[in-house]
Amino acid sequence: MKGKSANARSEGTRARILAAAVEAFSKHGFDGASTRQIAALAGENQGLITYHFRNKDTLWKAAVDSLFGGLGEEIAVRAELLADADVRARMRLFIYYFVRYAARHPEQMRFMVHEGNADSSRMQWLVDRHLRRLYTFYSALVREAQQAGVLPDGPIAHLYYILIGATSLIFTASPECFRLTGLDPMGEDAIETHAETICGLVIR
Amino acid sequence: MKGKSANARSEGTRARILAAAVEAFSKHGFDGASTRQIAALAGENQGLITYHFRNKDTLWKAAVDSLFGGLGEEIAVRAELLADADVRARMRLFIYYFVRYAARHPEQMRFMVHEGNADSSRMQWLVDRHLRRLYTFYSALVREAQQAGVLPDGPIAHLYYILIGATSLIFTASPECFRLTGLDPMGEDAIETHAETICGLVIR
DNA sequence: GTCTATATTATGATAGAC
DNA sequence: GTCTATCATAATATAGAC
Repeated sequence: MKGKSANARSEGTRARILAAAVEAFSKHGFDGASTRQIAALAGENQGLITYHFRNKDTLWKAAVDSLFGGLGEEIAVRAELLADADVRARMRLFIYYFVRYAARHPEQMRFMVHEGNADSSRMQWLVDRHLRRLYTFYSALVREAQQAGVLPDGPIAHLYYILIGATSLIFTASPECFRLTGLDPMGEDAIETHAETICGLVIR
Repeated sequence: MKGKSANARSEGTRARILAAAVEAFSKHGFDGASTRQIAALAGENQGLITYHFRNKDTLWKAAVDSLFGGLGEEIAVRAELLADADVRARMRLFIYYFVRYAARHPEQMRFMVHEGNADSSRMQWLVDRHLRRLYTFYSALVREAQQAGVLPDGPIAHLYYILIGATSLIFTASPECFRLTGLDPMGEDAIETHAETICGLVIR
């Protein structure tokens, strides 16, 4: 048994390391991020990473769990709440929700792009553990929306990547966006505008 | 003066190193890619990187030039050729062209995501040297299309990132796409389908 | 649980032979 | 132009004191 205060302190360091890992891995990818850098960012000792997460690979998986876990859960919750609404309203809210999530977690797409380019074990793990659930939920909703004439016909897989890409890139590359266009996409107004623009394009 | 055959051989090694650098930097980012790895991928000696490109930073810029340079040039050429066509046709062709380019050069978006997340000097260099020109051309076309009622109204900057994201992600994460959906987005049919799906969404 | 010290390997860059 | 050898530094991971 662990002592209560030691346990609390331990949870704190673990959480700080995890948050730093999400930031570092998303910015620099698995190879580019170093455990030293992560420890420094977390304000903790490097040795503690080994203690709490065993090695770099396990730390990466824990970081992905903390980032994508919330998305999967919240989507399940929202699906419950909205079960009664009509398809158009649900589709609209799904997009709005997804845009807001992408804005709050721009790291998400970075993980996909970092890992999605090679048939690596990390990519397969990410797909099987987190993306599959999202895609299944999304597919059912889109199919229903298409049958109701709310979304234009088109292959589901293509629409999925169109939607994720359209939703996320502006936030994932937000400093680039600001330098290129003068728009800061992280502002509240910009986030709403982005969601509204996408809805205007895809929902009939 | 350099000897003719030595020069030709030199150009060959330079080109092979450059191609390997594009692949490695896009896969692993600037930090994650190593010069040793790039040399091995090119089938050349590590020392030759220093000889031909001085250091890692210069090699990265040369890699970006070779990747984005073609896009800027070809867009300028196409703009000439299509000057007479009506807006709808030009917009349509622009999207088709962009989708095909993204499919052939999925590395492009990886560079944006790798570098676009921080206000780094590399990101600024990429924007000022390559992205600005593309954005200017795109802005003029979209504004014209909106005035003609071909594109729905909406803020240009948002539409830009929606379009780039929608266009590129499926190819940039193609192994992920295949594992998740069973669709190989790199096939000829899939590329055309992707372009057609996007046109169906944005063009009125 | 936390921290310091260190073994081992990999990195970017350079010097110099050919 | 090409290649080998090497320097200085930074990386992951481990061992062990506290």
